Amino acid sequence: MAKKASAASKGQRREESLSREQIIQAAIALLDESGEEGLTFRALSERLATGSGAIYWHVANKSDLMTAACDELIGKAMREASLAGTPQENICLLGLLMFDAIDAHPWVGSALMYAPHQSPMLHIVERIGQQLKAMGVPRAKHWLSASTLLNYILGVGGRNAANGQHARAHGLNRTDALDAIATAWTQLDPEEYSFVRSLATQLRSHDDRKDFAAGIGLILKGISPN
Amino acid sequence: MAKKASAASKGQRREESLSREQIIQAAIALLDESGEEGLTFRALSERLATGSGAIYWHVANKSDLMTAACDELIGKAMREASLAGTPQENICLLGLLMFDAIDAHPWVGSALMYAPHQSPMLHIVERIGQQLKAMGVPRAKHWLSASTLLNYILGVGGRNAANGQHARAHGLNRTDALDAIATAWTQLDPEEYSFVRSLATQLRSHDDRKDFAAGIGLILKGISPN
DNA sequence: ACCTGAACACCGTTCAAGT
DNA sequence: ACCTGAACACCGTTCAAGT
Repeated sequence: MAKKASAASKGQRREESLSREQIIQAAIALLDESGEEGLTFRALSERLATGSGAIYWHVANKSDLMTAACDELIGKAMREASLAGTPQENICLLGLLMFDAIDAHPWVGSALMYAPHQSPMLHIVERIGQQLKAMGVPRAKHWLSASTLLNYILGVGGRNAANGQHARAHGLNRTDALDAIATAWTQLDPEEYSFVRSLATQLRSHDDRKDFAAGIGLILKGISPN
Repeated sequence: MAKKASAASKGQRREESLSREQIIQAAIALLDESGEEGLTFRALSERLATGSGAIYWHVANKSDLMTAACDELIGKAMREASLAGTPQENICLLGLLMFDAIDAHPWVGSALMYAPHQSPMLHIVERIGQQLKAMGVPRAKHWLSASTLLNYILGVGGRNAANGQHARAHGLNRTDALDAIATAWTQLDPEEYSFVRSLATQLRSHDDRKDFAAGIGLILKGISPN
């Protein structure tokens, strides 16, 4: 009682011991609130009311922590995916689950990028691979098909992460950010950049999520034997 | 003369003034030698025999410098590409030029990733776009086709960068690194990860460059109308 | 077993002061 | 106009010392 009161009066120290799970949840919250650069061991230890060194008892280092936070979201999404449609539809759905996770948590995009063979990525490969088998893709094309899809998803994710970070750093919303880029494109040399210039209007009006799904569709069409 | 002698005797100060170009070249050298984390303003200013603050007169900040270094290599490769084949072949060649640049300078992969709308990327989009037009891709599909290819290239590049960084950090060569991953895959739960496990042997023997080209081919096949 | 928190070895960036 | 280099406000990580 006396102990509790003194802890409460300080308002700082925790009662129960830390757990890896708590640390991961706090890291996710911090990343969501303030992006990749918001996750520091100092901010994290303050939020967890503990010393900065204590975190290292449960987590190897920052990259381990980022990967674990990423896997928490991706692994959950992949496990919970209900695959009721055709294999093609299912792959598209798995991709969109990834897209939505990255869209809601932009830092996931770069965490994925920098942990290309870790557990979050394995969850994705496995689920997609099962659907490729269901599609009847021959064994010899498993590797190519899976890695093409993966590389594409990784690319979109990384770009989303970069866009999110850029927008946050400059305090821009999506429309303003796109507007700035489109304007810059319009001012390019017409001789040298005619194609890029012609994309400016589509840049302003495009829908990232629809484009992502359409890109998956394009790749699936290329994978199919006909 | 007296000035020159004293500078030479110190062996440190430069004679002519710094230029942005010199800084970029030194940055590239540093990045090639010791990776992304090798590029610091302290190391750079030492190499250039100047003060760390001097660099900021020619370069806005670290990210500006990385983008400029990236553009130096990518822009050059894109400008010099001789496009003598069919549009499909040319797109594949452009992609391979990118792949080779990133393979020789892994940091380019992440520089590209974190500057998705900067000048290096514009060079690529423009060249690829011209070939898409030559393929007869209708205007309405320009955006989708270009961004799918770009996202794929970006994904491969980012993964290459991550692999390179991982290998350097752990002092592994390619074979050892792949071996470690393949072994880890083999030890996964057969129930939960049957597909990933089945890829382990292909992981050991695959050829990144060939796979990359094949992936481009897959996407091109999806883009073609037939 | 688990936690503390000062200390270490760094960063990128700024800026008064110099030439 | 261009450069200096100390100073600022941070990092991730370690580790002796505590409980």
